[in-house]
Amino acid sequence: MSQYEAVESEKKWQQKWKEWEIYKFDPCSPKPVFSIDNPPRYTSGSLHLGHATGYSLIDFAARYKRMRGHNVFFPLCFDVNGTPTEIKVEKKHGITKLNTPRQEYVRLCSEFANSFIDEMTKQFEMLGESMDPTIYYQTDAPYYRRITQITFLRLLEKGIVYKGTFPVNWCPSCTTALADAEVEYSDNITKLNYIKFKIKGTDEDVLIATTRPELLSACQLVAVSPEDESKADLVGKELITPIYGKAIKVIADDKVDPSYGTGVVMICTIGDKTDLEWVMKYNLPMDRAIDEQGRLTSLTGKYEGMTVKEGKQAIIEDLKASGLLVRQEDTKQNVGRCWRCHHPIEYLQMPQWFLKTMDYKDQILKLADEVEWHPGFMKVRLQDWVNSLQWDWVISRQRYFATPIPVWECEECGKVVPAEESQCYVDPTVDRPPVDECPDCGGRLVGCTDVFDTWMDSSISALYNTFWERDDEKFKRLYPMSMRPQSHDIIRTWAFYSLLRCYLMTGERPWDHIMIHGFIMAPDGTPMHSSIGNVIDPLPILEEYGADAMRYYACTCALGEDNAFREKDVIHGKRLCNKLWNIGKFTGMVVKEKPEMKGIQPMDRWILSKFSRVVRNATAYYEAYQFDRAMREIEDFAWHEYADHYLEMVKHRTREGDDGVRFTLYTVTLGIAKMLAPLMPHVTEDIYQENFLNLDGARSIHVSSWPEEVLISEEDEKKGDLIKEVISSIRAWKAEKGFPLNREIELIELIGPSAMELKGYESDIVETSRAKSLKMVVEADLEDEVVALKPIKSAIGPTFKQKGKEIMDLLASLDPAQAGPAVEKGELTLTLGDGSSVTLDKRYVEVQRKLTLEGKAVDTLQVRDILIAVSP
RNA sequence: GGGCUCAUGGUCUAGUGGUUAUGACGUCUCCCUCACACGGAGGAGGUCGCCGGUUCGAAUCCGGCUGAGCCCACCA
Repeated sequence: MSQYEAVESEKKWQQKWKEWEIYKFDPCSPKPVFSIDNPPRYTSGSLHLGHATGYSLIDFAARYKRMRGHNVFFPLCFDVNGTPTEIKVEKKHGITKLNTPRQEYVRLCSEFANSFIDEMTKQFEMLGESMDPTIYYQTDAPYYRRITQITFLRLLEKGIVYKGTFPVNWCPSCTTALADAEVEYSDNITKLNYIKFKIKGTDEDVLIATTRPELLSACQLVAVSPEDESKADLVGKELITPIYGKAIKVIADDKVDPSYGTGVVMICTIGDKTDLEWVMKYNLPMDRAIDEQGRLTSLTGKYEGMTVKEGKQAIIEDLKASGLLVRQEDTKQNVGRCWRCHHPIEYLQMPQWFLKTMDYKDQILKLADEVEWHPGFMKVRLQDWVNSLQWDWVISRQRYFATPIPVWECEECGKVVPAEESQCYVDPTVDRPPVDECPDCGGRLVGCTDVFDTWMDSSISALYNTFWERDDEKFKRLYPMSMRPQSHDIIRTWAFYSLLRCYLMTGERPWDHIMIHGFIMAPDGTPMHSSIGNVIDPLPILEEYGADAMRYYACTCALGEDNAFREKDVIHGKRLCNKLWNIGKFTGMVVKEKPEMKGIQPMDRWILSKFSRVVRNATAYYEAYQFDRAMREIEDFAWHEYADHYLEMVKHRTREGDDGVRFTLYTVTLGIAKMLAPLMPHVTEDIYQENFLNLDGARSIHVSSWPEEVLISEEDEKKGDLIKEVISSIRAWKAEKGFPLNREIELIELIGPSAMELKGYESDIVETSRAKSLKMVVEADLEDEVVALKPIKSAIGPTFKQKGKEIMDLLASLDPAQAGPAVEKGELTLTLGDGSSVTLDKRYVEVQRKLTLEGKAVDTLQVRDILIAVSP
């Protein structure tokens, strides 16, 4: 068998890992803890490629830290609350929250969401994710919701959460309040309607442009710009609204753009965010033209009961018929929409629960500075969001499938009676209040029917993970967590709310590091959306190429950047697996017992030094969460230095009892496998188990020790590189001549002073290039000629600065045959335009030679300053 | 409108001041050499988006422009 069978092997090791429980977090271990505030995966069905990539990136960090001797906390977890599930369940069963009893509705949602958990867990396993099921949690479980409720009760006691009646974002389709973070915007073309308003007490008209004529009945005020002289006489007058005949005052306000529409704005309760500002500023009455379900109210008269869309159409028809609609034109509009159902949002004033955010902006920014961001530029996103906040966070939702708000309210006086902490988890729509009646007025207590925004749950994952309120000792040891991984789209939600909530409960940051990964795009670079139908399912990829190949793709994605899916990289990953596996096999054939470091030869020192450098660099990349760089560093070395050159050069040594080559093969192959183990856990485990198990001693490569530097020697690397280049040039020469690479050649002669430095490497050159004999000489018996002088810019520039260009121009004009020997003796003196002179030697100029001789059939090759004569 | 990221051979990509710009895929030639043909050796293929500036020297630093993606704001 000469092929690595990925799919088969992966299944085998996944099964073993499960048996061995190698991912288990040990709360009693003295080892340092590395804890990951893993994103609880939303139970919306199977994973798509973006999730697979994201979780792989997290797993890289987890596995790396485990091998560095950390006690890794990496929980398997799921997020089960919320609207997305509700929407899917409503579609599936054809229900709404209005026509289904609450408990039944919740049961259906819970059943639906939980039905995915087993399958999703299996998918994580197939990807090789090293999440620990012994510290499992899901956000809808009583043990988790209990913590959410307790944090709320504490904040309520401190006055940080409060109930208030303010206009909020409202989704008429989901019939619930939404936080600003849950509103997304999309471009839209709509009609701008020019409508005649009568000026009260005259026959004159004023034209007002509006996109929302259906709100005419809730028109409270008309505004013009104070800059606009042509409208100045209107200020202070009253206008009469069409259809409703209501008298409306005209005022001047800075916010009005005199050039848009007619420069006259009608302010309604409430059309958009600017209306909202005006409502606050002028303290306008909160007449409602639209109800919770997005239908027009009785305020609109005969339009009552119509949807916003129908009402708009009807009122436009009526205005047209009575000649009040002068004209319509298209206008671009950015409509706020519900993040999940995409229905346009309205602003409605409703009693809601709020959590104070405006008071804590500075603290959040300070906390954000304490956390180390990977990559650093992502911190700006959070800062921008915090600075742009204008309202407190609406935390109540008029939905069912989420954590209930643990309060009861008095029917008579409205007094709020919170649950006792000991009662939590509690559902006030089912459970009894802590007291039988209102302590103030004796009225009946009614359970709160609102639930929390689901970010109330997920924003305390760091508290839940660290046993906050469950085990003080563990909490002290585990908080703050080491790292929060997440994608950039939820910086303004998950990252922000987590910082806020954890700060409010502990006064400290929730984590030391935050790692932000980008999005995976479709192959053409457009975002994946189920509505476009370009979502990529990772399962067929896993089945065809294996998880390690898929993970190889994942680690070519630099942190924080969006990446189009490149199947080619997956295929390449599969090839790399095969290459590594064969390197392992080759090593296993040679190395049968654990070798000691002895009998090391020059080329061994060369590769060991390069290897040690790779250990150093790759480790630094891992520490900085730069997995793409770590992979490149290790792969380049493993494939194109170690396999292509070192292994080829030492094959002739493996037959004899050569200690040096055994030690080197053992050290480097094992080291490569270990360094790649976090990224490609299956194939590296296979290599380990097959070739190193009894030699290295750990049960699994994933709990083995990280490789160490053996030696670093610039001298050995330089010489080895030179040998490599000599051998390569001979190979290239064979290829050019059309010879097979294993063809024997008569003679290789290395000519030049530098050639003498290669003493000790003769056998490597001879064996690898199949030469019958090899000579090294300082001066050739043959005639040679200098053919070119090459300025070494990196030496000339820093030394001669602005004279550099002139020197290089002069060099180019010289006759190489004459100037070459002068350079070699260090006697080439040039006179510059300003009368000064400079002397150049080999540090500044490379002398290129060519053999010219008659008679003998010899080809010449040049490697740096060594001339190679080859006799076929 | 603001912010962030990006622009490099046909495609994807590395590269934050210094010899001839990296690698992969594809393509062409050669080689089944006893770890690997999912391999190896070699070749062809690039005005490093455009315009200025700084510098002895710019793919790299600065400014402007063009285009793409993401985030945010937003006009009734």
